[in-house]
Formats: sequence, structure tokens, C-alpha cells
Amino acid sequence: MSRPSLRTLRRHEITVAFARVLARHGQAGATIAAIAEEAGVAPGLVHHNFADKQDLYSALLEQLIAGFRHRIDARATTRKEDPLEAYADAALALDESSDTIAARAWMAVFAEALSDPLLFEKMRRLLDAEVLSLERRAKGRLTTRNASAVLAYIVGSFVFGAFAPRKAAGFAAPGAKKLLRALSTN
Amino acid sequence: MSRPSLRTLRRHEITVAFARVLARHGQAGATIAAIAEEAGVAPGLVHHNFADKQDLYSALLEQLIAGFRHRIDARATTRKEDPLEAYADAALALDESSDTIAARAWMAVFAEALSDPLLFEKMRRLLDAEVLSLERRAKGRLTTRNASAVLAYIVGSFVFGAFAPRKAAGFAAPGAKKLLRALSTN
DNA sequence: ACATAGATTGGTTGTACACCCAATCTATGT
DNA sequence: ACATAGATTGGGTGTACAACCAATCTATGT
Repeated sequence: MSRPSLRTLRRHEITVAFARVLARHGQAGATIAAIAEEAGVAPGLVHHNFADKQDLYSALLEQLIAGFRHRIDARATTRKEDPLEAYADAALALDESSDTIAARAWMAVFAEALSDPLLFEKMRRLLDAEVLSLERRAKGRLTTRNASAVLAYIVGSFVFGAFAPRKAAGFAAPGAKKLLRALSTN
Repeated sequence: MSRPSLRTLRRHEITVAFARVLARHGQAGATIAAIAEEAGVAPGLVHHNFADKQDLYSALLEQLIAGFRHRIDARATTRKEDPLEAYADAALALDESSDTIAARAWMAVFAEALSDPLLFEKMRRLLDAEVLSLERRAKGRLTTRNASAVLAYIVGSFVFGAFAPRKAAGFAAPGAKKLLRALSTN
């Protein structure tokens, strides 16, 4: 009896709407009402699917990192180039249209993490995990510090992309490749 | 007759308090009341010195960039090393105590700029100006794109520093030097 | 066809904030 | 000493929001 769960689907839809509203109107403009409207849904439904705003931010962070990793994995499997260069290309494939939203959403999540200890910890763990993942991909050619530096460059390019998408698209990926070459041993 | 104006001094004090509150409690926690308390001043005084919150954010951005440039200039005049390496060292001298506040304040201003068009434009101009300043310092050894990449790395290190101060302090400056070496011609 | 559990709605409530302002205070020039 | 302009106070006001909830709807199993 009863219906199957739409929870997962709805959560995803609402999180996407959340990212769009954040990107356009920032933290202050991202009211539950605005998010609901963007998702084409009643305000109460947001609370039915998310405990509170913390929950929304947490889900958004998961979705952002999932999107990032998906881009990386999709690229790595289809090409036969150097895995580090492929990583750089995929991570920084900043087409100015769609991923400006992601870049701005990242900014908002970074800022929100300043006031939400749980989100802050989650962010730390994600950064650590991403550094580790990059180290593994490098197979010994990158130290932890150098992998961190590469990730810092990527994050910085996202910030740049949030403010000057066109420019960031121009320098991000080539710069990352050069940085990787400079930092990786042998 | 009448008293001399304390406006400039008060604005500076309140802006410093603003940065501290933002760093500790984020955008949501940075209420006028909280800022006033941190500055040891009555709430009304904040409005006496700042038109509104936009004004506060704008002043904070100016103060952050001024601090950044001051670090750079102080360093460049005292040492006789390569100007680009000096730039990297000074920009990324992230001692984990004091400048974590600045790093987090930067995050908050980035996020706020998403919802405040004036602040957004100001940020764009500041990024452009900083890229130009770096190009000049490089005396032809850096293209605009490569200077942008270096600045992106610096910004990314700030973000990293906001979340993992100790780690960022370890890799930021050395990484920047290697990036500069890889990007600068001759 | 009917019963049921979950989905969805939109109005209500309490709270917390930015901004305002009237009153008071204090340092300076005359 | 007095007058003046700015500094400073703290509470008042309206607004806007998150969170809640009672009512209604709808898909699915039986």
C-alpha cells in the first residue's frame, strides 16, 4: 500500500532550485519561499522534505561535490591522456553558462560554513578527501602539500569564475596543467 | 568651534569588529547589535557612521584589499629578492592566528557580492586591478592570463586557509613560487 | 471500489532583524 | 563660562522570515 517515496527526487529538485536562487540572489535572497517558487512547488513542501536550512545547505554541498566528481570520472574514463591533465581539464571545464551557477553556489556554501559548524566540518572532510583522491590519481608524483596546492588553485579558479566567468574560462585549465607539471615529480 | 570628526576612526574600528564577527559567526550572525557589541559601542552608533549594511560590506572590502596591498608593499621595499617571489611570499604569509580572520572575511564578502550588484562590480574591479598590478610587477614576464592564474591560486589559498589554516600555511607560499616560475617567461 | 499513507497546499505564528529617531552627552572654539 | 556641532545612547517600529500545522489531495495496494 501507499505510494513509493518521491523524497529523493524532490530533494534533488529542490536542491537544484536552491543553487540557482543562491547564485542569482545570494544567501539573503534564498528564502524558503523563493526556493519553492524556483522549484515550482509550495513553500510547505520544502519543509516537508528538508528539516531546515542546514539540511538544504548540507544537501547542496553534497550535490556540488557529486557534480565535480562526476565531471572528473566521466572524463577520466573516456580519454587516454595523462590522468592528472585529464583531472585539470575536467575540474576546470568552466563553460561560462551553466557552471557559473555552480561556482556561485560554492561561494555561498563556503560562506554559510563559517556559521554552521557541521557544514564546516563537512567541508573540511571533503577538501581532505579531494586532496587524497588527487594524490592517488597522481600515483606518487604529488606530495600531499602539492596536491593541496593544486586543489587551492582549482577552488580559486571557481571564485574567479563566479566574478569573471569569461576570463576564468580562458586561463583556468591551462594554468592548472602548468601548475601540475611544475609540482609533480619525474 | 565644535569637535573634530571621529568618523574615519570609528568607521575603521567598526569595520574591524565587523570582520571579526563575520569570521566567527558568518553573515547571519553579523547583526548590527553583534557588531556594535564587538566594537564596544551602542547599536545606534553603527548607523551613525554607516548608511546601511551595504556600506559596511563596501568598507570591509576596501579594508581587506588595503591590508593585502600593505603586506605586499611592506615586503617589496625591505628585501632585495625577485619581486614576483616577494609578492608570493607577502600575499600568502598566512600565519594561522590573525589572518584566518581575514580569510574568512574574504569568504563572507565574496558571498555577499552575489546579492549586491555594487559590491559585485567593486570586486570585479579590484580583481582586475590586482591582476594589472601583478603584471606590472612582472615587467613583461607574465601575460594577463598567467597573472590571473596566479591571483586565482592566491584566492584559492585564502579559501583553503579559511577552512584549514595550518595546512594552507604549509603549502601556499612555496606553491605560489613554483607556479610563478612555471608561468613567467624567461 | 475502497482504504490508507504519504504528498502537497497555503495560511498562521512567533521571532529577530534593520533602520529610525528623540534625547542626552561631551569636546572644542570663543 | 557659554554656545555649538557632532557623538552617542537605547528603545521603538515595521517588515520579513523560518518553522509549523491543519486540511486536502492522490497514488497505490488490496
